[in-house]
Amino acid sequence: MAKTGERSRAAAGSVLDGLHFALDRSSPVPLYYQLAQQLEAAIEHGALAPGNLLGNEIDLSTRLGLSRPTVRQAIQSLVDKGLLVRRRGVGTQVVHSQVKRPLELSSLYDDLEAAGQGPTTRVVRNERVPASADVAAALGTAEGAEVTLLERLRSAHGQPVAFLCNYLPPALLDLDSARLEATGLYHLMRLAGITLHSARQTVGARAANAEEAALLAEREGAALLTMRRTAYDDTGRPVEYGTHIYRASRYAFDFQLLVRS
Amino acid sequence: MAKTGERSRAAAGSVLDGLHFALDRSSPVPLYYQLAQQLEAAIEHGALAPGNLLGNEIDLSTRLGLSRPTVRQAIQSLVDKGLLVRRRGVGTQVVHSQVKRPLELSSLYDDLEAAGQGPTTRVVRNERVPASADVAAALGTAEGAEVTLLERLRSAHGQPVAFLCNYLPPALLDLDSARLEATGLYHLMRLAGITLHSARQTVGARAANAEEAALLAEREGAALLTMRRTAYDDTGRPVEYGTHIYRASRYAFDFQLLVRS
DNA sequence: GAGTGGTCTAGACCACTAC
DNA sequence: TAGTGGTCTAGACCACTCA
Repeated sequence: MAKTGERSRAAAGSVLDGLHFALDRSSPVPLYYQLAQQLEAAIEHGALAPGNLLGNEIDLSTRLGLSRPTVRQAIQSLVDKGLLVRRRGVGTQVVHSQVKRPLELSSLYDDLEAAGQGPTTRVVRNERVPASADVAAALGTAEGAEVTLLERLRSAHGQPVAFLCNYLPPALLDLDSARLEATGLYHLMRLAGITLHSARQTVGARAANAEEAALLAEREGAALLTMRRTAYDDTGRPVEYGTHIYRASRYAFDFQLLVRS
Repeated sequence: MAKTGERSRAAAGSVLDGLHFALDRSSPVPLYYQLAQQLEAAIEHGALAPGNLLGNEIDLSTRLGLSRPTVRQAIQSLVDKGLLVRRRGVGTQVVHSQVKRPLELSSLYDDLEAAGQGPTTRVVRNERVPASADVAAALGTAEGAEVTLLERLRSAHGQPVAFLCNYLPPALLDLDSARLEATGLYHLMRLAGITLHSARQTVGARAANAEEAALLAEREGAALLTMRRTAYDDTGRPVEYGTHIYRASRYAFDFQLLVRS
C-alpha cells in the first residue's frame, strides 16, 4: 500500500508528528524511561494538549526505532501516573484535567518547603525509651524494647504549625538533632538507604487540650488535625510510627488519589 | 548440565514448588491476570508467607508453560499492589507487612458499610442550582451554569456522622433521592457507566458553628473534620465536587499510601 | 562466577470501537 | 471493514548481588 491517503482516521490525531524525541541508546537511562520523560515534558509544556490523541503505538514505535513493547512501557508508565488514557479501538489521549502531582507519602517538611514557607524545626526530645504497647505493636517489636522517641515542633513563618511525635525501631538510624532541624525525617531516612514503600495513615480531628494549645499557640479547645501513621520500607518492615497534631487554622492535607483499576 | 544439583542457591526459596496454578487458556481472563490472582490468593491464604522467595521468573514461566514477559506482567501487578518486592540479583519475595487493602478513593458509604456500621442516608436537598464561582471552577463549567446540588446527612447506628454537600455537572446523571438513600453516590455513578479515575482532596479541621453543630448533634465549637474533593473520570473531566464535614468524634480517614517509585 | 531481575526486540493474534 | 489497544510468545543481552 502506498503511503498516500493511508491516514484516513489517524489524521485527526498524531500531534506527535511535529515533536522530536531524542533517544540516547548509549545512556544508562532505559529507553522507555527516556521516552516517558519526554512525553511527560511535552504534556506539561503544553505541546500535547488535553484530549490530543497520541497516534497508534505501531507507527510511533517504527518512527522512533523502538519495539512496540518498549513504547507501550513508556505509555503505560504515564497511564499509571494518570497523565494518559488508553481506549481500545480509539487510541491514547492526554487526560483532560489539570492534574499535577500524584499522591506522595506526604512529608510535612517537604509540603511546607514546596509551598515556599521556609519551615523550621525545633527538636524537643530525641532519646531512647522503652516501647509502650501501641508503639511496640506498630513497630513489630517487643513491648519494653528500646526505641527512639523523637518530638519536634515545626514552624513556618515563625508560627508553630505542627507537633510531631515519632518512634523509630532501635538501631535503624542515628538521628542527629542538628540535621533533624535542617531537614525532614524522611529525607534523612532516604539518605540512610531506607526506601520508603507504603504507609498506613489515620487522619482525624479533635479539640486541643491545654498543653497542646500552649505548644501550638492556639487557645484551648481549638480544632486540631491529627494524623497517626506507620510507615514501611520496601520489604514491608515498619520503620516509623508517628502521632502528629497540626494547627487546623494553618495546615490541611492536600493530596491526589488515583483509583486502582 | 544435568538437573541434579543445579539448585545451589535456589534451594532457599521456591516455595512455589508445592503450589498448583490452574491456568485456563480458553478463558477470556488474561493469563497474567489469572496468575496474579492465584498468587495473591496464595499470599493472602498464607501459602506464600512474608519473606518467601518466589523463585526465578524463567523457571516459573517454563513450569507454567508461559512466556517470561507474561509471568513478569503478573508479578509486576502484585509489585504495584505492594504485595511483592523485586530485588535485582536476589529475587522476588513476599512483602513483610500485614498490608491489607491499598488506597481507594474513599466513599464514606463504603467505609461505613465495610465497618459493618449499617449507614443510613437522608437526602436534604437534591436540586438544580446555578454554579457559584468556586463550584464552576472545580467542575470546569461557566459560572451561573446549572449544576446539581446534593445535600445528604449520613448516619450510623442512628447517630449522625457526616454532612455531605456535592455538586455534579449538568446532565451527567439523574439522581433519584430514593436510590441515593439506599447506597452511595459513587456506586450510582459507577452504575451509570462513569469510571472514576482520580481525585484531588483537601482534608482539614475546624470548629463547628451553631448550624453545623445542630445538624450533627454536636455542641458548638466541637472539632469537625472537613474534606473538599474534586473527582475526575477516566478522561480527566471533573464529575463531582464536594465539601464534606464529619464529626471528628465519630469518624476518621483511614487509608494506605504506596510510595511511587 | 553464577543467578537474579531489568530491558529490549520482532513478530503474532485477538477484542473492541468507530465508520 | 479498518484501526486501535490488549495480550502473548521466544528469544536476547545487560546490570546487579552474592558467594
